[in-house]
Amino acid sequence: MHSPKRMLFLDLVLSIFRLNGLLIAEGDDMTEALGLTSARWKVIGVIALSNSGLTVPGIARVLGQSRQAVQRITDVMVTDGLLSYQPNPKHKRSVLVVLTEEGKTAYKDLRDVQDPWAIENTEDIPSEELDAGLRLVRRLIQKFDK
Amino acid sequence: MHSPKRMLFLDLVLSIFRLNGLLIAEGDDMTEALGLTSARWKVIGVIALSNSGLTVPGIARVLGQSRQAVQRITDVMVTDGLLSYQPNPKHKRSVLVVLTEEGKTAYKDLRDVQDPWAIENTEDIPSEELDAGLRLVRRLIQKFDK
DNA sequence: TGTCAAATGACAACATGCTGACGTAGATCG
DNA sequence: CGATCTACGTCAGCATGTTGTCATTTGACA
Repeated sequence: MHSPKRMLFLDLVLSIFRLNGLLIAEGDDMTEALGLTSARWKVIGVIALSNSGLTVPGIARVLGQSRQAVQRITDVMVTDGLLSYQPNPKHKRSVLVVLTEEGKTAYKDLRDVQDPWAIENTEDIPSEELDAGLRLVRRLIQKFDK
Repeated sequence: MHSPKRMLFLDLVLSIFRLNGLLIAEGDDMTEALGLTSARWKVIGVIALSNSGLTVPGIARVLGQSRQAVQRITDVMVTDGLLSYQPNPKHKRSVLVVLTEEGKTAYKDLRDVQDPWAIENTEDIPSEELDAGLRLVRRLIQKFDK
């Protein structure tokens, strides 16, 4: 029997897949002119929100990704001059990832395109709905994030 | 200035990314014993819901993916015996993708694990919340799917 | 303090998505 | 009917994620 709730949930899951793909495409388009991609501004965003820098596995934990995936991105971004590795007083091998001046500029530019985008795409959606949606998503995240 | 709504929306976007990753991991774990992956049961599900078979670009349109990505998956699944290509009366080159007997069995097995999973993960969430969440996600999809 | 499990970096293999390019089949319209 | 535009299959290259393995460093605990 197809319980309505089951169908509802599977529908939601497939829609999340779909929205995820669209958001990545949006993010890539939006930041193309800045030389960023969605994978990169995720990393920049996480670092910018931390005060004293994060290690690569630390970024991975925040993003819920493997440390290897993050390592690859940060390596390229260091080569590109957006990030730099700094000695970590608390760990001999695991260095801290920090934004360079160029990286900070990129973060500022990112915000300059991201903010209007966010505002534009939510102007016809009440805050309460967004909030309820976020709460549901977080609830599901918690359920699956063991 | 960080408007609350803007922060809310960006938070929602990042949470969607996170949930997407977790759902793929869940889907892969759940169907591992069936020899499926999330990419494969997406395709199987779409074909199973169509009556007379779909073309590769048709599947891609339903899933919102590139036809090349779907083609690669279906090619492997034909090799594995889950799908087969059938002549398309309406098109000389673009064949129809249909489930083999093995593919139909896989779909049944898929449902057998997916249904309890869906029920288990929504038992403490009211249908109204799921429905509201789905409507929000769909609204965003429509916004970005030009 | 010595030992051992967990965390980390590094490298490799693989899955899944994208775009671009090319040639051909289909559909549309003068 | 013929020209042209679109859709499709195919191949290639690339980005981003995963897992697995191995050696080394950390850190915790007997």
